[in-house]
Amino acid sequence: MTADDTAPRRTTRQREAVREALSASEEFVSAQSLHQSLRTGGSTVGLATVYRALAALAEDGEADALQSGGEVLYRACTPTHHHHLICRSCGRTVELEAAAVERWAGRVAAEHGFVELEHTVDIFGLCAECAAER
Amino acid sequence: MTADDTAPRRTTRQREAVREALSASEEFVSAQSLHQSLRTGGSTVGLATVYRALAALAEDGEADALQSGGEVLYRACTPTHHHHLICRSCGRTVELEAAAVERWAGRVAAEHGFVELEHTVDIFGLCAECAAER
DNA sequence: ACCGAGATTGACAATCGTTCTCAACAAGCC
DNA sequence: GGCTTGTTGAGAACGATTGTCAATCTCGGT
Repeated sequence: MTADDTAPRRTTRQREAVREALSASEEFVSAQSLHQSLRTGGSTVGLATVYRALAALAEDGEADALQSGGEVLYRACTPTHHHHLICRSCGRTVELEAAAVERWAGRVAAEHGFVELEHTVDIFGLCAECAAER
Repeated sequence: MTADDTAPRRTTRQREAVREALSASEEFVSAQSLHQSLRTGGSTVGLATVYRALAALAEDGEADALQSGGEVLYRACTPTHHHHLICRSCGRTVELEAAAVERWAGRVAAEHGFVELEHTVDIFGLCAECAAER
């Protein structure tokens, strides 16, 4: 079963459009809002296509996905593994490199005999500016 | 408005039932399945009530909530702050104390001027047993 | 123990994000 | 150019969660 599930991924106008729209966004966006943007921008992509394209992008490591309040948010990302510091109010995002945390995760998991790890480490908060507005 | 939103939380038969059912479960469960269990167990609680009770429990820190595959899972937890190491296959859960990670999170967030932190640190993997079965 | 105010409940409708279906379409390969 | 087959788009379908609202139950006061 580990056979070649050769992903015959074709490059289409729609997929490129989604990729670009995602890169253009500085912060996490939902599939829905990305679809809106594309429509507003003149494209005619379907909602389902946006969902599929985003899922593919995330699978290929070209985008990060995180769940927040019932919906999945996507954001173009650097290919290296990293985590996020996100402002709850304005959405500003900071990518974090956390070798120390990676090591910690690997160590505690190993202590309990776990393998094939995968983890989510996201920090939410209020950025300086948004905090000042309170 | 930051006034005392005194939670006039009344203790009712249903809420207690949910609390018990949750404590009885060793692993993360969805509101839906918990509702099933309760019904099967003879209780007549409504689905909406289970949702409300779980939300209240999570808010009071008596339960941990985490999103997994489109749904929210709950689990009774120790009152101290902690994180989880979860087996993707059998659902086994290990509570982790991670002072080091807490400090790290606080530090990097502070470096970027973030306040009012809140974070999710969950590690998924395969426990020793499940891994052996491959 | 009895009352009354108001929080809580439960059945069902409504919502919302996401996935599925399927005929029409287009990328890549000969 | 033609063929094969992944891809698209519109709308239906779906599943989880939340809202609605009259009936019910808790709890503080008496």
